[in-house]
Amino acid sequence: MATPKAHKSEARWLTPREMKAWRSYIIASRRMLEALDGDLAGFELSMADYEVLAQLSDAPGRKMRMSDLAEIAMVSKSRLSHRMKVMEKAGWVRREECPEDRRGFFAVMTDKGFKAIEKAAPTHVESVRNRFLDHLTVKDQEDLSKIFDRVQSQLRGQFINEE
Amino acid sequence: MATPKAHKSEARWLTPREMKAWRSYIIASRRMLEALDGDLAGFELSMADYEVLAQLSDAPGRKMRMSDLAEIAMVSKSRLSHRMKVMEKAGWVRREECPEDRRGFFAVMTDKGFKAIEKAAPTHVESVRNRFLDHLTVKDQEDLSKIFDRVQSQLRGQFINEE
DNA sequence: AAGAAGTAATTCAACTTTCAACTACCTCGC
DNA sequence: GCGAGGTAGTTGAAAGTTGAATTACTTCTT
Repeated sequence: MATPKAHKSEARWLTPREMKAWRSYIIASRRMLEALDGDLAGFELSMADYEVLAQLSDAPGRKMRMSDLAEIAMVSKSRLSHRMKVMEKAGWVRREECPEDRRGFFAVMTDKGFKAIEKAAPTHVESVRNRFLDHLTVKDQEDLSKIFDRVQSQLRGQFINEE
Repeated sequence: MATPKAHKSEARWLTPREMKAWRSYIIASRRMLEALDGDLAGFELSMADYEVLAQLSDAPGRKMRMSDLAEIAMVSKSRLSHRMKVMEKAGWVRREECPEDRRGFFAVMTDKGFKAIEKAAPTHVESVRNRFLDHLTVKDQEDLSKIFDRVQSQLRGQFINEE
C-alpha cells in the first residue's frame, strides 16, 4: 500500500498497528484462498463451484431456484447461468422447469453431482482445518466470528462512490 | 457448505463454533472486498491494479523490475504484463529496458500515474477504515495480526493434491 | 382485463485471467 | 567459449467474469 509521501489534505493514514492487521489479514487470506482452491483442483472444482454445489446439496430435494442458489452461494445470476452450463455438461446438475412460475428454473443436483461433492467434501473440510481452523483457539474462533459479523453488519451502502 | 448427511469414512466435520467462525470470516471478507473494489471503481481502479500502482509508487524512483513487482503485488507475471499494457495505454506507467539484464524490464510509474494513485489513496484508506478497521479494537488488531501471521506461516505445501 | 412495471433467467459483447508456449537473454560447467 | 539449462518477460488462445440488454413471463393498478 502506498505510504503517502507528502500530503496536502487531511487523509488520516493508518497507524502501524492498523497497517499490520490489514496487511496480515489481506495477504494471508489471499494466499489461503489460493491454497484452498488448489486443494480442490484435483476434484475439478473451484471454491465458487464447490459452494454452489454444496448449497444445492443441502437444499430439500437437492433442488433450488436459480436466483436463490445464486444468492446463497454468493455468485451473480449471470455467473451461475454460465457455471451451470459447464456443470450440466459434466452431468452434475440439470435444469428443471418451474411449474409455479414459468419464467423460473430449478437447479437440480444429479446423483453424479452428489457423488462428486461428497467425494470432495472431506478433503475440502480437512483443507479448511489444516490451512485455517487448526491455527485458531476456541477463543480465536469466537473473536473472529464477532469481528467479522460486525464488519458485515456495517457493510451497507456507505461510500457509494461520489467521484 | 455441505453438511455430511451420512458418512462412511471418518472425516472430522466442523463444530458449530468452527463453522460459524469460518463462515463469518469468509462471507464478510468476500462482501467487504467487493465493497472496497466498488469504492475504487470511481478511479478506474481495481484492488489488484491499486496494489500494483501502490507498490510501484513506494519503490525507489517509482521504478521496479517486473518480476519483483509481480511478486510483491501478488499477481502472476502474465497478469502483470497484461495489466501493464492497459495501464500503459492509460499513461500511468511505462516500461524501461534494464541495462544490467537485457531480458529484463523496469515498470516505471509516470507522473500521471502517481497523480492517479495519489488521488485514489485517501479514498481507499478511508474505505479500508470504514469497512474494516473501524470495527476493530486495538486488541482485535493485534489478535488478527497474530492469527493471520500464524495462518500464513503454516501455508506451505502440505496437501499437495493426492487425488 | 389491459397495460405498465417488475422479475427470472439467459445471452451477448467486452474485458480479464490463466496456462502454456515462446523469445531472448544469462550463467554455469566443462 | 560453447552448449545445456535456467530466468525475464511477453504472447495468444481459451476460459471465466461482468453488466447491460433481452426474452418471457408475472403482478399490480386501475
